[in-house]
Amino acid sequence: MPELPEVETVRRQLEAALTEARFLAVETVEPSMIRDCDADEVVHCLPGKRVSVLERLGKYLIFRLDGGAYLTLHLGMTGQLLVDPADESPHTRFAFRLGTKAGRECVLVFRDMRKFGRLHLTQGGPAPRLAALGPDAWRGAWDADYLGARLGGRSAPLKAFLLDQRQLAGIGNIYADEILWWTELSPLRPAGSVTGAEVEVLAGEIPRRLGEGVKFLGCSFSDFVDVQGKRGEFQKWLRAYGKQGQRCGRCGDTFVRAVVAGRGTSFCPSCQR
DNA sequence: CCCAAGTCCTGGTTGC
DNA sequence: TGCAACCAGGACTTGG
Repeated sequence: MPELPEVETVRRQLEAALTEARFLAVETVEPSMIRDCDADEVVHCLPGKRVSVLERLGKYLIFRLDGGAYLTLHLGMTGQLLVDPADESPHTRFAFRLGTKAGRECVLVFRDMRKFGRLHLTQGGPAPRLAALGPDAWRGAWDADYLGARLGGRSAPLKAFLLDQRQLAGIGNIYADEILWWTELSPLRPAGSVTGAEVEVLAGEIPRRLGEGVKFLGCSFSDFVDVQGKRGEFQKWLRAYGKQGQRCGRCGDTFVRAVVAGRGTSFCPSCQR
């Protein structure tokens, strides 16, 4: 699942490959995955536009284009962005031909088995729904005071809070389980029950775990690959996600599985309180 | 048939 | 009572 570190890995690679590249042609579109405009606009408005900046907010990739246009992409659950893929795929949803700064042509392919991914083409700013997102969980301007204020008074489970993109943007199911293990907090704790000292720990561990994910080029637990089709390394460093039935690396007790916020959740019932 | 899961949407509940 | 905030759960999607 592409979460913040996976999207950042892709962003960095695309930034190197596509900054100042120009869209030449749209070769494939999947209309059902388009929002804020229709397929005709993507086909007709994108060619000729040059990529000026590649940004990221949470799990969203933002291509800032010439003339105030923005291309916003979300990889959903199984989305992949590949540059000049060697193989064919039945799950290619979008394909764009670009001319790079170096004068070469390349193809940017958006594959997505599940079609949970989204493409938005807008004018004057990125996709409107980004306005509802909280600050970037890794690099955003937020601190323990912000976190404590947002946690306060909530009865929903702490894990549901971490997954709520309106609070902090970028945490998904894998990193939520990892952050909770490292903080020794139970995913089931009511968000509002987290104490001041625990908020401080959480505020440190959130960017730390996401930063580890970025350092190891993302987590390829299942589908994630980078723009060259290579897997990340972070899955080797997982301590909690997917570990139900296995022993906790800290206390030796057995991880249990629960469903929290509709998501499979693995945690140590002894040391996560 | 169930499971995986990110986001949107809906409908019900809570609390001021 | 009214209203907004909050919260749970379903829909979407397709391959294992």
